[in-house]
Amino acid sequence: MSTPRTRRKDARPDEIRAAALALFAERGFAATRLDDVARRAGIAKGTIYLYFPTKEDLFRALVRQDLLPNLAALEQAAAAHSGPAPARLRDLLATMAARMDAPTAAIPRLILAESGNFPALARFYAEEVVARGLALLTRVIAAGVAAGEFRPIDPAAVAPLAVAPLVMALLWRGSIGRHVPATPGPETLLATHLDLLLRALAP
Amino acid sequence: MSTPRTRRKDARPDEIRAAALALFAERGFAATRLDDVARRAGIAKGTIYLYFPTKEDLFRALVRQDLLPNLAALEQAAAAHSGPAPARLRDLLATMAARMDAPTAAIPRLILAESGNFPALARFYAEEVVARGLALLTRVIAAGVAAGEFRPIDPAAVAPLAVAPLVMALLWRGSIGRHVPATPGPETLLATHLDLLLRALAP
Amino acid sequence: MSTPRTRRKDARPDEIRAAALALFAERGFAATRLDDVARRAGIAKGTIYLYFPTKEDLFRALVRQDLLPNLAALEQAAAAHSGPAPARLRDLLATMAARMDAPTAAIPRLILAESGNFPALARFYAEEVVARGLALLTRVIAAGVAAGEFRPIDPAAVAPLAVAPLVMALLWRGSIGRHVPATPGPETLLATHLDLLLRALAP
Amino acid sequence: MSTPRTRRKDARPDEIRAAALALFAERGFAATRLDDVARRAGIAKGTIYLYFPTKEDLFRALVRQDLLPNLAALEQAAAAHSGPAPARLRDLLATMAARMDAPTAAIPRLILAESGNFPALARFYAEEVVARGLALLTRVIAAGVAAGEFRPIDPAAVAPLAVAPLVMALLWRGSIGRHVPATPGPETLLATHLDLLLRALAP
DNA sequence: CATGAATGAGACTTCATTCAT
DNA sequence: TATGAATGAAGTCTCATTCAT
Repeated sequence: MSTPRTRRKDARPDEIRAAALALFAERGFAATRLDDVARRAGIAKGTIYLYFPTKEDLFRALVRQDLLPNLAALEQAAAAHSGPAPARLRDLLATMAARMDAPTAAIPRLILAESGNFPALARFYAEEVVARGLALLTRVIAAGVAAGEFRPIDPAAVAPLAVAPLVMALLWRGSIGRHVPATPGPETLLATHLDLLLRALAP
Repeated sequence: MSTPRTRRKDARPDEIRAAALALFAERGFAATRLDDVARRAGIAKGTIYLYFPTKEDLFRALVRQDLLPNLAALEQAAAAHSGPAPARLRDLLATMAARMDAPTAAIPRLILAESGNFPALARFYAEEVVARGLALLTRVIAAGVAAGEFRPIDPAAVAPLAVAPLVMALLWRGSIGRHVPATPGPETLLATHLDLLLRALAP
Repeated sequence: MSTPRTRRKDARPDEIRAAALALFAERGFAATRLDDVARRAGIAKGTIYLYFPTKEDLFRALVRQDLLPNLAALEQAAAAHSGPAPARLRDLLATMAARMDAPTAAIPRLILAESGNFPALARFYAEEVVARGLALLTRVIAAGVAAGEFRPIDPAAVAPLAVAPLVMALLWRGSIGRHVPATPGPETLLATHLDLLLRALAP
Repeated sequence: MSTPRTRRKDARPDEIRAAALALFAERGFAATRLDDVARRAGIAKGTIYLYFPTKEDLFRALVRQDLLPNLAALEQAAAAHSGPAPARLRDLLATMAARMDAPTAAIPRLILAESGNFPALARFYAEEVVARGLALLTRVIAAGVAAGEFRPIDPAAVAPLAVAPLVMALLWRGSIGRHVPATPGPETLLATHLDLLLRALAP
């Protein structure tokens, strides 16, 4: 009654996933009631079961469907870039940082929290998201090393260090950071990080 | 009737907290049943309630009592050190990394997961643990800057970057890392991190 | 799956209250399990919570909703009556006595028993039921005094004395009386009571 | 530790019964925890079990031991009296009314409340207390009838009517009356009651 | 005798899931 | 498809009762 009547049936699952994600992000998986998900999605509770057989399946669908597009976009952006490696690295991290307030930013934290109860999901995330993301970074760094723009160093060892501050900021903002006043903000963090990182990698 | 009634009266709360921490770490707060906590602690379910009025209180007690000693130890170790700043920084991070497998290492992840449901705990952690930890690092870096061992740079901006990889490794090992085979291990990570960081800070 | 899901949706709360009243009357509030209430109402335990947030709320709803209609009926009957005061008094008490076996007759006893735990309910009963009931009687007696049918006497002082035997019989029948064989029965009691009362009030 | 050290061991059960009675009177049987009884009696919880095998047994002991002395005293007082029947009746009811604030005054209400769960106690009370009390009154009234001081009437039918207002006041004071402001007080009630009753019985 | 820590059955309450409409 | 009333398994918490000291 509240949502527009021009609701395409196909949008239902998306709306449900979006509602679930918002609530999972706020309270966690277990503390979120399907009743609340339904209310937020503007539908009846039973309707959820027309699209997702189980609360756990809803969570799984959410992770699998809402996460990969993000990464794919990132990969395409990186592939399209053909400048010098330092600039590419800078752009890549900046793009990541820019996504920090998207709803999907809550997913990594949810996986951290629930990996004990969803091992398959943990593996999926490790292989399909983390590994691919690191590979992406690794390629850029390796290219820089090959081009002599970075000093000789193991690119695979550097990649996780390059994202670590972003990951930390991401997790913080969605959790503890919501309950403490200030917090510097990720731009400052990113600027300092790039300053240090590029200097550390300089030949 | 089968197990002895009185064992180590004073140790009870500690045993309960330890059992709860282990299970919370594995499954999360909500998915852990007090029945299981009791069984793991070798006591009856009702006994928990002699020491903790509520499951939530047990969680709170756990966080507050098991976390600060760690940090205090770190602070003392840092205070006792009086070498050159780079060495002190190296030691500090190494000490942190060495604690990564302690049971209490799961607490930060639990707080990330439950901060939405325990805002006071989130604030406590931010102020009593994170702020103090960052202050510790900031002091060491500032000392290095003052002594000309590090180039002029805002120490407070560098501190979070210095711990980020350790935090990330900590979270990873307790969650996703438990479900994927290899993962390099924190020694390599730390070595590369220190290599980069100290080079980035060199005058 | 065995019993029909939807029966008489609107009747549900009434059925639940009726079942609860019967069991509370038999065993008291605390000794009655919601499981039993559900079984007696022919529903599942959880269904109760669709209509009453708490066991205590069920009790409160029961008292408040099932008691006032009784009194209202009494007040209307009294208002409709326009004969001489002695006859009106006789009718009023007879009508009260006739309700002694209704399920709601257990409510006063429950309130006596639980007033310590439900002070608000005690006040509600005192003000909305007892005070109104006594006012009703007082009006009838006062009318008799004014008409010279009764001797001059404080009507408000007589009213409680006029109901006391009925109240006593009511409480007795629902409690101790269920466990001892004979007991005269309220008709005899009422007859003697009216004989004494009307003689005592005669001018 | 708080009670005087000159505590005779024999007083223990009495103290326990007194503590239990006070709490049962306030909250009812079920809502009273033995922990609280112990605390009020100034002893440890386990100690109760040295004297009473069960919470129910404590309740039973309480009723049986604390009630009969009251009645016995009443019977002796009545037997000692040898004046005219109206005066004896007046004294008898006045004596009853005077006991209305004794701790044991709560017992009848408890029996009303719990008779469903303690049928044997209900029978005990009916036979040993109510029946004897009514017999006492009946004898006095019968004597009055025989002496021509009262008009010819069935004494057994009058007896319950003679106590009803006292019983009602007793129950009220211990329950609802605790939660509403004024309430006239039993002296007025008794005065009016005796006025009516003696006039109704006059030859 | 007395204690009070410990027990564990049992009650209330929640909520994922089902199903008649 | 969609609904939402109904279900019942499962979890938290209470408290009468026990027993080693």
